[in-house]
Amino acid sequence: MVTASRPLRADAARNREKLLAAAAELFAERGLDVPLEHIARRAEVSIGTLYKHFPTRDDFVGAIFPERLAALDAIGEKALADPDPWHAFAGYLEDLYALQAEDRGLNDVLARDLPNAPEVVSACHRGAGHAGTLIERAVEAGVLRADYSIADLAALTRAMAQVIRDVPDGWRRFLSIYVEGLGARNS
Amino acid sequence: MVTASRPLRADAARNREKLLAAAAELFAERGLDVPLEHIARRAEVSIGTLYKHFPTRDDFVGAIFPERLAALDAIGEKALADPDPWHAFAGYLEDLYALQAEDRGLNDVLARDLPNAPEVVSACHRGAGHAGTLIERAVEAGVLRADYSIADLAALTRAMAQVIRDVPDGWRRFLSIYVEGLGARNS
DNA sequence: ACAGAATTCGAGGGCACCCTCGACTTAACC
DNA sequence: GGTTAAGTCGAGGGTGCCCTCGAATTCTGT
Repeated sequence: MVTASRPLRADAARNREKLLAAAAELFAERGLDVPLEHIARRAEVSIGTLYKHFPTRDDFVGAIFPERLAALDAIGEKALADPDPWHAFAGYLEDLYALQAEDRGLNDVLARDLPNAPEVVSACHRGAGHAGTLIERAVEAGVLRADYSIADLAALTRAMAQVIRDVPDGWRRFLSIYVEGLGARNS
Repeated sequence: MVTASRPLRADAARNREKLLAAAAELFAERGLDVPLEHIARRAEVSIGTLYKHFPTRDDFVGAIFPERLAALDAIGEKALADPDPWHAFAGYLEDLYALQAEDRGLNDVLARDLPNAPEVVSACHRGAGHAGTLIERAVEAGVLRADYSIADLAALTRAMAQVIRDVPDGWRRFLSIYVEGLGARNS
């Protein structure tokens, strides 16, 4: 049901783009909670116009993040292509959080009780699928603790979101401890 | 410089107590950000009265949390009394986060860039002192990874705060993974 | 009981954000 | 160029929270 209504008028299309660009910038810089008024201001467009194009914050989210979430698919597939189950899984974590650390908005999207934009929800499910497979593989290979589950990864993701917010450069360190554990190195 | 000014008038003292009780409840239930108006309402006192007694949110924090933070000292000392350096450290973590999980407000206090109440700050420093000693001991005994530092524990604490907020019952699981690492059990 | 000081009250001003709506402007098509 | 639907604008109303201040009340000591 893609209502392909009239094409947008030229000025309207232009404004739409300006809004999208402004929103993308501000989401990335400041997170998902930037006031819509700021977006309008940065786009040099009135608040009324903003609401005309994107009646809801989620409309912005739905318009902006699918593209970013493609990157998530990409790292999922990259990892699935890796024949070493442990390396695949560990690499996936690195890539995932690197992605999150780059974009405050994405960090919010992945941490939060999901935004309502359906495109985003399905992308997250796809991501969870990849991750689930990576976990299974690693468990079966006997290199990942047998009780590890996707729920653990969800918890980790939210925890990482917090770490990234607090200490944008400290997440690798935190992650490596999580992966290796606290015990003195015995390898 | 304890200005021991006039003792409070009877009704004033009563209101002060009601405010404190209300604030303690609401902080614990809803976290540090409850609207001050809610506190006033629950205390059955007007907003003006609230401001008379506690001009600042930090005045509440400073009045309420030192008591709770005593528990922090307690678990620190309990752990220091444990002769097994690993058991002491691991037990400290358990106790610490159990404490945090019980009280949303405390969770906020420990996670947040410190509230400004000086009493609270010093209690945190004391806590950090205990923790530092526990870490050193465990490292020297060769049971804790040699590069572990108080900064790592601070990061963990914020991460745990997030986990506790998201899944109040999931924190033990998350912590045990952090402690043991992801590798298949090889013990 | 009464004066006077201490305390209480809550309306109200400020701010930041949300969202709407009718008057105005402009692109698009003839 | 003129018509008109589409788009833009921004003042303004709503909400929730912060904080203040003068009038009204209530304790306390004599």
